[in-house]
Amino acid sequence: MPHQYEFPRAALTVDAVVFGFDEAELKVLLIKRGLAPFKGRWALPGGFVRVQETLDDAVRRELEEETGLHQVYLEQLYTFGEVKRDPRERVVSVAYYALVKMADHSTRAATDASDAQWFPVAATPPLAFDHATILQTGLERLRGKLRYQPIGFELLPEKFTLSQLQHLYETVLGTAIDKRNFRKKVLGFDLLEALDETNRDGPHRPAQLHRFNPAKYERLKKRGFLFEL
Amino acid sequence: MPHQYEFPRAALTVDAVVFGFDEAELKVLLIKRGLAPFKGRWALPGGFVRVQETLDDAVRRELEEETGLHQVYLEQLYTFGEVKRDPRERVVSVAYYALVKMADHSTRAATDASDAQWFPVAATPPLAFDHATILQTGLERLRGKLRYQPIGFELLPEKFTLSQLQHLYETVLGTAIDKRNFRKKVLGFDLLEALDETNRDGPHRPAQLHRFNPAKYERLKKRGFLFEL
DNA sequence: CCAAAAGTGTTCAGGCTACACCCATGT
DNA sequence: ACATGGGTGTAGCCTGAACACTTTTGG
Repeated sequence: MPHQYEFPRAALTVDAVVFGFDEAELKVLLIKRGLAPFKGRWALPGGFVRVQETLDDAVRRELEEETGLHQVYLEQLYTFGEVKRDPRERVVSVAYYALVKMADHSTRAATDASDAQWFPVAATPPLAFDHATILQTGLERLRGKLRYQPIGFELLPEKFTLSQLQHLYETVLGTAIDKRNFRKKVLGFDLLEALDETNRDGPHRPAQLHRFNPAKYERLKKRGFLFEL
Repeated sequence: MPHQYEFPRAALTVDAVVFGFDEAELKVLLIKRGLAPFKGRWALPGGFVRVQETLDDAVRRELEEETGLHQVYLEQLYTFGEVKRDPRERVVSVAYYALVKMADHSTRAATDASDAQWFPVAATPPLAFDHATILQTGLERLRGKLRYQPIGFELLPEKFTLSQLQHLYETVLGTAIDKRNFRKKVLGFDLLEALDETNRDGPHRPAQLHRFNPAKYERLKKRGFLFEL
């Protein structure tokens, strides 16, 4: 039996800007829409919020359903409420952004010929609804946060080299960084554990692998420590 | 005639954390609820979003209706979507925070014996719903933003002294600041115009009045300038 | 042995911190 | 005259920026 309300209500959705990094470029995960409106267009993963689930639950469910991703870093981004953003009816969308370790997670996007696919952020196809705006907002937020919170690690494999980390920063922030200064500063935080492992991946000296220690960061944060790059 | 939907929908509200500063304390504007639930309790101003208005429009309308405030600095804060945050039914609330020049605006809270009233942020009464959480979130955001964006001026009168500005920073951030260093830095930004006026308000030397120049800030921001205190 | 990325210290300049006294006014 | 907040300069320290060569490996 249909539900009745005295006044018309906006519908509520969640959408996620899922970022990944593949050692060369920043990428975003998009879904090809199977239904109208914007049928056949690419869009951010997302969908309607059920009446008995929190917003966070809704994003996680949609991500799992549409992309196979789970246990990713998630943070609320902004809520988009323009009246005409959905041509059908009034739809308010709570946008999140997610950071994914592309190398570790084997997303559905990689495996089958599905309707989920990674695109370079710098070269996305036209997007449905106002998703280009949402993506842009997510990108700005990522750039802002990367500088003063240790979230870059969420885009790298569990074990990574300092060069990988530096390339990530250079790519996302769009600036060149001095190698020696970068290492000095990052290691100075004492948040990385140097492992007894190296990666051997080419005709050059192997690089020492490191791992981020989140527990240590939490402890330092409570003492008023500030991460900043 | 009532509206029908195939699935039950969450209701959508907006709430605003309205901050003011009265030269001594940081304050927040609260409304005494006239209706159940939480009848008689204090709550953040806010209300239901109409199906034909944007979220921003909804906050501004509610602020005007409930507190008489208009033309305040407004920014979206966070969207709260816990399932049980409203005991009646599922209600998702998009929270905003607002900064008000208490001295300039004569709010309804000041004038009549209304149900709107300013409280010190440090000593609020028990709040309805999850509004204590929202207030806390707003406070953290204000503290964060104050340091790297010139929004403190939104809490001061159009013309203010450097001491007023410093006291604002000290109060909100909860730290003592060296007078000479503060003035050097603030004036160094070249965003304040010294006026040919002083305020005379006690048995001591009158202070020079200043005015913030937003246009200048916009110009500098485009050139990659960073405000930071 | 050559190409390619990893790794490593020092110097300099500019910004931040700490700090103490005189000034203008009202009572 | 005194109490009260307004206003001002400098010196040491520390942090951030610039900068070049050696090391280790694969081919």
